[in-house]
Amino acid sequence: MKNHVPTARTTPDFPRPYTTVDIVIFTILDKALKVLLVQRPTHEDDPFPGLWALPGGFVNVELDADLEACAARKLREKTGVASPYLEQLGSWGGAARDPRGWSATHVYFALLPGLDLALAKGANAADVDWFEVDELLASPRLAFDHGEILLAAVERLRSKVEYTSLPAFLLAEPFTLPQLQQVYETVLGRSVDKSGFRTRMLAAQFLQEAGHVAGPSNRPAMGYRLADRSGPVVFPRTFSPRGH
Amino acid sequence: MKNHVPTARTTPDFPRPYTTVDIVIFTILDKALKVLLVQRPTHEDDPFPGLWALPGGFVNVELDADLEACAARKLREKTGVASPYLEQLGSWGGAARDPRGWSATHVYFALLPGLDLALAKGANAADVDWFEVDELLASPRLAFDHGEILLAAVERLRSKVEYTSLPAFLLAEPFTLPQLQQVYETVLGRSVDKSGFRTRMLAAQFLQEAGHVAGPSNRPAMGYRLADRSGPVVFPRTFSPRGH
DNA sequence: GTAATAGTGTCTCTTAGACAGTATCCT
DNA sequence: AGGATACTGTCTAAGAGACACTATTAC
Repeated sequence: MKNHVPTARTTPDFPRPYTTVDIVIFTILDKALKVLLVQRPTHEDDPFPGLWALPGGFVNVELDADLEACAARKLREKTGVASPYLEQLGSWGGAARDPRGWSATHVYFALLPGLDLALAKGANAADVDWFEVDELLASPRLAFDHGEILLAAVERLRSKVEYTSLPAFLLAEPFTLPQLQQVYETVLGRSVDKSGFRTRMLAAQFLQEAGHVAGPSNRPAMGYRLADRSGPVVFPRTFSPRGH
Repeated sequence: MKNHVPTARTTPDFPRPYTTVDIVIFTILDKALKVLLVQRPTHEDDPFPGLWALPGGFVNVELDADLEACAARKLREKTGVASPYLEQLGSWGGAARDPRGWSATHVYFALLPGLDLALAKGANAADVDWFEVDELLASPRLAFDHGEILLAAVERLRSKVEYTSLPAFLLAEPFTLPQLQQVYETVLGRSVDKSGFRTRMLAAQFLQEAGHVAGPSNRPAMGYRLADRSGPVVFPRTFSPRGH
């Protein structure tokens, strides 16, 4: 009943919202969970001038074959990293989130090994930096609805850490079990039992031995690689100190 | 480096992809998991004429405050149901999925009580119908990439059924525990132990007693309502016949 | 040797799964 | 009474959590 003209069928003339892609890039740095942010230009005509925001931007119809390719491109541009763990988080869209008009953003989240930090900072300018997640959540002052998006990303990450091998993607290979445990504890915000942790990880069959590795300790530990980098393994149970 | 004109900052002049919202609407009918599809117009200029597709369409910038409101509106238009369980599934976007050009769709999935079937069919025309999910997955012939989307939705649903109270949203209240178990078994495709099932459900504390109800059986069973319709409860463990 | 971290053994207690048994209703 | 379905009890075995113990290195 809205289409008076036949051509409206083939190429609808609705007003089109902006389409963007944003990425929540996590890493472990100084034993803390950090996220990569970029500073918005200070030009007055820009929305949220000077505020920090998630890296991202408009979909480029010519460059990007699909959404994931667009996310991968933006990630490469900001960090120089080509193939980290990349997962879709969800999408946020509405009339109010961007002062320029109705917009929808497709959000991905990525996990980077802590090592690539130097690489990441070197690749780009001074308007990019790592921020501690806990501090950001305590007092969120991000552009757009990025505070809300960051919260959703952290919740997804923390929740998945309870029952998957996701944290392994935050480490450079080869890594040791104590290192992996350290990452779990950092993300979860609590300590876990060593013995149970080891049994659990080895039982899940996602680690391949890669020879002994001299870590920060005295005794060298067994190094491991991921048997399958395409995604995490799901544990049959959740981590939990005595029931739930 | 691309913005020659200052005004490009405030209102970017990138070509904008189409923005749509699609919904995967599940229900239980005849002890089978079904999904609602609509038939595409047979006009030759339309993409995928005559094929069945997920209900959905373009975001209406004037009508829809945000994506979820848009999904709720489309769901209301197709089924007449106002407030079912509605959850975001993800987004699919790319140059190839719609012959009219680069498009991105935000997909939600909804769970409806089987009862509202008559309502749903009455509310709309003959180009809407329920399809058995298993048959669709066996030979998918849907418009756009909706086959892929449907698969993702079913996987999400089946996976969540293993460790959440989601199936309760597929039943009209009040419902009995045997009815709920029946739904679990239908979605999972296998039978579960009665005793363990009951213990599990009651321990999760999401059911409120609502008096005895005469079901299809001889002995009346206790009826239950959801204590909280805003979302499912997560169980600490997964359903599993002896290990995983 | 000592210190420090890597890795293992063992005990206990919870609880899921299996299945048998009891209760309550209808015809 | 008999049949059908709702609901409960019991047994067993697996596995998580807790913690003490041993092993291997650097100094």
